[in-house]
Amino acid sequence: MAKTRVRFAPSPTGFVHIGSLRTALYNYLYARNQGGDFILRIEDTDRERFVEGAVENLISVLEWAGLRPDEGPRWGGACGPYFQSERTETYRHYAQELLKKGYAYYSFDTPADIEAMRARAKAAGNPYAKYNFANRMEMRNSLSLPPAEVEEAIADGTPYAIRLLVPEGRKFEVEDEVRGHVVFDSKEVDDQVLLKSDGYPTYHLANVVDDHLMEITHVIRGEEWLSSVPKHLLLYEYFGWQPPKMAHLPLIFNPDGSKMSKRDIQSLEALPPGKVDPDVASYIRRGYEKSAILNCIALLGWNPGEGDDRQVFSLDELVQEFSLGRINKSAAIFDLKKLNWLNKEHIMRRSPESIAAAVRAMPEAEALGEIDQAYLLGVVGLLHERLHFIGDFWRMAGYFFKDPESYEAEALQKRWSPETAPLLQELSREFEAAGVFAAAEIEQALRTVAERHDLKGSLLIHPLRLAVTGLSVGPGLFELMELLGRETVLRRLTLAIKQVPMILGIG
RNA sequence: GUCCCCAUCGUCUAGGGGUCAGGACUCGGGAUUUUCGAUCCCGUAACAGGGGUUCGAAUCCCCUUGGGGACACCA
Repeated sequence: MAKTRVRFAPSPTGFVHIGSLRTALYNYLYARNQGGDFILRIEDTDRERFVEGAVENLISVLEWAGLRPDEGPRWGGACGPYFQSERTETYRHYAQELLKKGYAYYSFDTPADIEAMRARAKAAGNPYAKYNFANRMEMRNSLSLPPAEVEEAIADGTPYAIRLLVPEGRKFEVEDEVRGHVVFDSKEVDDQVLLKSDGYPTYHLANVVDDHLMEITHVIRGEEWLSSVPKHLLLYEYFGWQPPKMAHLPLIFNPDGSKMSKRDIQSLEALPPGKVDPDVASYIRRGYEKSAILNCIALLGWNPGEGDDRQVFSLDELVQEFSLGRINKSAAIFDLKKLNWLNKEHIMRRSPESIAAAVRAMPEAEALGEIDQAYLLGVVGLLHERLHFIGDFWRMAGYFFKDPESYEAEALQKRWSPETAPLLQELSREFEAAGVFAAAEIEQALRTVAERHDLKGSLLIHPLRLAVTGLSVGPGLFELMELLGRETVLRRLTLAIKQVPMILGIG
């Protein structure tokens, strides 16, 4: 059996759409699962839509995601070039072959001619006229014109396109891997332009020719392509080629059911109601874990099946479990809440070392100078489970590296009374006297002082947290103090005992 | 308009003739805790509608409705 070969074939129109990333992911997963090849091919045959830097952007997103192609523009391969714009000779050759076999014909119609034809049809009550067997003999093409006139036009350099000759009364049947049996009637497909008058091929020709030449075995792409399957099937038939297997993926929509559009979004933080950002780069910038994004979109239209309730998957696990047969037919809505939850789950599964490394790479770390690795790992240990984004780390970790410069005003009002300072003073002496400055001993010291004054522990704990961290919330207080160390804690207590009453204007 | 695709909790989904229709996210409640978070319990919530087929339909068939896609010398 032939080696499985799949391709991701985007057109570089600027940004990478979430749906596009999922198509790439499914192709990648299938290739890896089957031990096959994953090919990247750039479909840049529309020079009017060329966007500067789009290819670079695309490749960088793929690399970021870890979906590394086996063949492609950056990676080379036996079937290159992988830019369709560099393969125009090939397409011309195959268009000629079709012409020779009588499966395609020259079309000299100008855009105005076609517009006029459609306008006539519209007036006659057909709003979406096709260029096909019903009217092709009324148009200007090599079927309707006398041979001499055709030759003359070509010799003159009259612009022409090459169109596919679609027969009347044919049925086209596909066995789609996700949709099952689908039938089309040839009266629904028009004499598609294969080669444009600028010499570039249309998607349909280039796609079929390349998929064949690149020995693609499975075409996995969005549902928007389902209705052009008959054209492709006809082309394979005309060329005498074996068509690949097809899998048309369900679409992904906004929460309000609309199409995901870049136009709706200004920033990820200010999403219009019911909308979601389609640009993968936005999520990367926001600091989402790549594994969480991949996990999230993988689940949009696929699941591991009965008896497997797992929601959290690494890329490797997805590769392990993936199959075309478990792809859903119905469109899915992108759910940011679930992405957020998955993001946290993926952070939880990261090792403290990898988080420490990520956190060291951030600019805030640089400002702190030398950071002791064991100490950093200690901080990560305390903060790990409360991180929603790795990027939140330094906002939460400040007091582990610097004495508080201020205290949360509201919490101070609530937790600090005139009796607090003397109590903390007493606590401070207790800490000084303690043998080991570890969580259990710290708590023991605190409970001792509380009992001595017949107070609830919380009456000491809250102001103590404020004094030591400046904040009202955070990890377990005793653990945090142990990590900070006795010296730092005593210093901060002294500082707070002096400053807080001044701030509050008491004592 | 024509053709094609789709239809289970708000969302992602399992289940494909006999299930109390299961899980996850969200939301609500509780437990725990020095706080936040995490965790653990508990709860709310669905087979779009109508016809068939069948002893029996969420499941198979048909229709309706709703949603989506395609109908370019764009991909």
